[in-house]
Amino acid sequence: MGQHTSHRSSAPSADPDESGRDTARLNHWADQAAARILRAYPEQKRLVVAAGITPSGVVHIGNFRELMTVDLVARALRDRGAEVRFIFSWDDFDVFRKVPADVPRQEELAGKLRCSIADVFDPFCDHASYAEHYEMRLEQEIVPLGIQPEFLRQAARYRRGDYAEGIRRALENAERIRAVLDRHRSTPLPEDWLPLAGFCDTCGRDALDLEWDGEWGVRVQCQDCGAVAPRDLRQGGNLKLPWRVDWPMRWAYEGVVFEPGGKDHSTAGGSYDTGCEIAEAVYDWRAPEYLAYDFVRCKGRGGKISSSAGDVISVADALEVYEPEMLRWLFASYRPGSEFQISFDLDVIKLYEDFDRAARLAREPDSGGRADKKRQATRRLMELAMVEPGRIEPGSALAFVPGFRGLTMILQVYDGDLEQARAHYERTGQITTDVERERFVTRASCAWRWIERYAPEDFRYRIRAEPVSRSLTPDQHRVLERLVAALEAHPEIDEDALVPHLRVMCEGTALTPQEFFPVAYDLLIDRPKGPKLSTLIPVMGTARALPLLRPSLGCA
RNA sequence: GGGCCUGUAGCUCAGUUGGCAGAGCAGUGGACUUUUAAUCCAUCGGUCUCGGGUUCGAGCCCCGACGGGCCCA
Repeated sequence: MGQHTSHRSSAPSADPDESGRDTARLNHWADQAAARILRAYPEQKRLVVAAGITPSGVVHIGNFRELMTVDLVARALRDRGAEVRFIFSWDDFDVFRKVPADVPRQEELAGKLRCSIADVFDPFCDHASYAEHYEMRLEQEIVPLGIQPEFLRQAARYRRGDYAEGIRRALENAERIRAVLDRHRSTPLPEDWLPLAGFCDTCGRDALDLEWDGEWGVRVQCQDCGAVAPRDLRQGGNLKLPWRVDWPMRWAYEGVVFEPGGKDHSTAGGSYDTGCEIAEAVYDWRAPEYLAYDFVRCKGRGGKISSSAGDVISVADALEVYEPEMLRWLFASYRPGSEFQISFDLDVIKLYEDFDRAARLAREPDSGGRADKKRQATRRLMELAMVEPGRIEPGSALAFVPGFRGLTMILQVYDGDLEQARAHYERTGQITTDVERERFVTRASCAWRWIERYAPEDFRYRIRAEPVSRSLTPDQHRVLERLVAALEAHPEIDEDALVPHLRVMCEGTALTPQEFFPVAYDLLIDRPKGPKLSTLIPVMGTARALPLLRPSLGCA
């Protein structure tokens, strides 16, 4: 359940969508996909939606779009009252084709090429296999995002014999499948082609000669090591279907009604296309509703220009800078079919500002005017962005969270100390509740990491370690003198008390405060601009500020 | 060679079944008179890539061209 008072259970309680009254607010692309699915399967009680990824390396933010797309559609289906099972397939019975550039033990790994990634050792030594390493990593990374699929490991399922029927059915229909595939190939498959693949029981590699006895038996001979083994499909083991047959077989096995796919699968004659035909011709199953999604690109992570493989952005990388809700919001904002960039540069600030504005807009009551459409769209988008499924009530209060830009300034005043920074906002009376305290920590962590790793140089500042002495104009000297005097008279001065001093300190001179501030910033932080002096000085303390301000008075 | 996606304000993008082209940022102007890189308000900005077609009516549908991204081969 949501912690925010404004969040409620997502069940559309009194008014299920048959009446059509409540569905008007379901205006997001995920809602449209959900409506399409419900139209296609009006009789189905429980809807199975599926995602799948091959863990052949770090699951990057582009792969993550698969997962996020299904999560959003699953939520949209539930919001229409559907019962949904969200399965996530780890396609870890795939071949280890390439050693990524950024993993240790390169040579040893190269020796395991052509084996199943479920059988390759974990070069990081903390999991049972290469595949599992990356699987566990992602499974943990998505916890903060509220994505909770049922994870299925395909290697284990094949080996257990779960798909024996499915494999046999494919073998019995080998001719038909070959015809489907050949229609989309330029070089036809050989006449004795079998829809069967696997790995050698002895050496683990995938180059096999296979003979099927027409029932459950398969004779396996390894082209590499020569090992020969008789197999019974019912007992599972190292046999599987090739991808283009595997996919539709599993649609039928699980009863999948929706699954998205990346561009590579979505092209005409691609695996979704042939999968549709095979599902119907062989497995008597209507192919699931589909949504193609485009790539996610990355912006603003320069400097780390290593080899292509070492430069991937993981979900965890994104979560270092983006709050979970913001990451959901980003992926929900863009239509799946369009490519977008995930940014780590100055765009981050703008995105946080956009997000905060959207959060406010979503809670505004409708006015009956033209802006309602925008408000309703924003409201629905923000609902889908929430980590806990919930509903946003117009007019409900929004928990305070500091703006990202200002926060980066405050955090630097406190050298990244979150506790002290939070105490600052508590003193000003902006943070009052536990929810706000929690939100603060989430955002402040992101802001501080952004400052440390990604912020451009002129965004950062540091309080001078050594004082400098500047020659000042007579007016500048007088103003500085007054400022120093005020600070000396009130060593424990706070923000509210300092403001009046700053306002009057220029009286009787030709300077305005705006003209004087650069002098103070120069002395304190070696920059022409900075966070409000009224904040900066009390926070750094007069004991630290005065030694930096005084020397310039001495040499006037 | 075949195919998929995409093209809307300077930038990032919305735009539901065809029905008066929209937001945010940036820009400009203003207010707050606490003050920077804080907050708020107003305003400017368009041949919807181009050419045809269907329609009372096209950003949206159809055909073609061009630009960009990608896949299969």
